[in-house]
Amino acid sequence: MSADTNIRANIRDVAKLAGVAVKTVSRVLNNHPYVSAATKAKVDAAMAELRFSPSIAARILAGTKSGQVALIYDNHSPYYMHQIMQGCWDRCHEEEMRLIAQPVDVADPNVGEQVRGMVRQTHVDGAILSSPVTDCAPVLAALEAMNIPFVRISPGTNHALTSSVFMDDTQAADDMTTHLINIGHRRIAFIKGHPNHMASSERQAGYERALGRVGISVDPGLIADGQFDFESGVAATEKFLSLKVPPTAVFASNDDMASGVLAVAHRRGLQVPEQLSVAGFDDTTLARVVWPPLTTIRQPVRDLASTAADLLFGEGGIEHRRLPHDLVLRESTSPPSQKSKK
Amino acid sequence: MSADTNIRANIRDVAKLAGVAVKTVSRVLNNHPYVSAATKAKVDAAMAELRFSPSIAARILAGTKSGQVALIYDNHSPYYMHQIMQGCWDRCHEEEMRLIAQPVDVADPNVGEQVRGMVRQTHVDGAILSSPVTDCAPVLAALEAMNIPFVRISPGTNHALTSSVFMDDTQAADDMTTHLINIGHRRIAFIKGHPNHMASSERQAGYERALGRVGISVDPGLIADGQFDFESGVAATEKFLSLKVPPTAVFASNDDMASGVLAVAHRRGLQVPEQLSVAGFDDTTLARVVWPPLTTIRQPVRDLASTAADLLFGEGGIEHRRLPHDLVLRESTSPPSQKSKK
DNA sequence: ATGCCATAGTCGCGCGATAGAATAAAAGAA
DNA sequence: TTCTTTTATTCTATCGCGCGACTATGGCAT
Repeated sequence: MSADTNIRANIRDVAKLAGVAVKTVSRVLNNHPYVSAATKAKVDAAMAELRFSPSIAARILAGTKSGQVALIYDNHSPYYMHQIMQGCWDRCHEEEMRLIAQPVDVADPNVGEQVRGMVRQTHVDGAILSSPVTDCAPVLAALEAMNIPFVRISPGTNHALTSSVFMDDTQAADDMTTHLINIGHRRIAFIKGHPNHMASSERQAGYERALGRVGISVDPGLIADGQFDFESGVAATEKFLSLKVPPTAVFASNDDMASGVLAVAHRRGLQVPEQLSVAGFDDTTLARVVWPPLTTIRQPVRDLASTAADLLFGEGGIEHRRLPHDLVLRESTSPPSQKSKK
Repeated sequence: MSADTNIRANIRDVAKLAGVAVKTVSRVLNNHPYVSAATKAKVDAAMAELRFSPSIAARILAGTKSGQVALIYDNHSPYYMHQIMQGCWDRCHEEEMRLIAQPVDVADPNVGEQVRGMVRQTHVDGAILSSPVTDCAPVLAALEAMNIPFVRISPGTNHALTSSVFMDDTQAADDMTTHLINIGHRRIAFIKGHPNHMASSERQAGYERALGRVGISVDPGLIADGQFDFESGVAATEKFLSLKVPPTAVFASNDDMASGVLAVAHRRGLQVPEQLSVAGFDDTTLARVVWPPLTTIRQPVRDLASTAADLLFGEGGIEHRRLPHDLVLRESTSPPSQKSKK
């Protein structure tokens, strides 16, 4: 790989062609006051003719901002991340900011240093953190030490001095569980999310709260660990269906795991939802492409992301914004059949 | 958003702390010869102590290369892109190159200018193009005009003066079709891919070639348009199943569309694979999470991507590397039932 | 002694922009 | 007319680093 240095117009070329001073071009570029419309038009025309794009590198070095923001994530659900990225892109594009997507490993003891290095190298002037990076202490410490503003998407904790965007995971899980109870289920199993994600425990809390409200005691045998992936959904379901009295409904903490539940049900010849109701969480594309389509919680992922970018760009101070969720009823849930009811 | 300029160590601080000349630190940073191990160790220690990371911006401006490469894509299959990105990241990380993911819209008449601007701004010294950007003339022209080396992943055409990585789509589709024929199918429907992707026509060619070899004439009624998404799979299947003599198997050009086929089959109460065999293409995660798991063509997506990065970094000249595919047999295909056979 | 060469230092330009200071002309307000 | 505001210019320093050119050691083989 060998990049050629070639004819690239710089700000001086633009100034010469437009017949103005370099400083004036700089003013146009940075929307400074005291530039007449006529002059701005001349400069814009010259920039267009020369196909000029200011070098980010030079701006960073000379100025104080880079026009770049980082999206730091460690999430292995492609559908989810796809929506997060799109939301961020949309807003960044509007603001003419460049988005640098930065995957990390929150379990790596060096995450902090890696993020620090990334920021030092790229000079990003802000960051958006997606769960579970939102609760990764080394990363938070690094960003704070460098005084980089950042916004967190679906953080688990609130104590940081930064803005955040989130939904009420506890309430959403409560809603779903309540729905299952309302249509007649009593033995409702729950598959936990990845322990790194704080949302996991909130969803579990919502599940337990809903059960408690109607006096159903929480049965530890109906709760299984999960990692937010298909395989853990499969494993949990195998466990549930081997019980002497299996559940009539399984509520998985995300759609990927719910798909795993469906797979096991199909393999065992269980009719969904007649013999087993299945509920997911997130409403990613996946929820609509599996069979039957999943009853799930619609999480406004893309909005969460674009709102996060919004808060980052906004001048406002610290803000914590909650976005609404929806209970989406599809075909994977129904009242339990009489036979399986007690 | 207001980024603080704060105490960031620069190369001079490192030099002072290590007790060497700035030039020496620069030599260490750039792996220049004539630096003794002892000196390098001192410098490394100083860099670690100051948590120094060289500013990419300054390097770009001063030097001739940026250490950044762009991944330009316009693909709406999250699973596919997820793998592409991972493959690119892996290799870039090894080479200590920064990857800039750049989504574009190949249908936008301004793509060329957008890509040009991106390159001008970021000074990337190479690019990786993912289909269908690989065959987007304005983008290719822009990169060539700027003399930016690039590698194409799964391009449809060969005439460029650049390296590429791909698999034999025609042969793979032929393999799948032949498999379906071998297990007894005669009426095999085909769902085309997105017209922007050149692979779409190759897969169709493979399908037709396999049919032709055994003397089955191509029935236009058994071929439907598709866009590589779930919905177009649904639409195509509705059409096929409304025929007087419906097909016994449907071969979709990718897994997303195959999932759409499954959904329609389930809704109509058709047993898969007993009453309808379904085949996909790509072997994304999706193929394993739907029910029944899809028989599909395993495309080494991640390898394609990392190989592309390899070729970009490599000194070698133009190279066209073909990676092998596999026919993956799962549970969505079987011989046609006697009833539905002629 | 002589020369070679690996190692390290000194000096200074330049990459492409930002930004402050000083200046000044034109337009509008008092 | 005079004063102020708007608009634009020239000049220069600066950001962090790479790199070419040159010099200066000191160890080792000849």
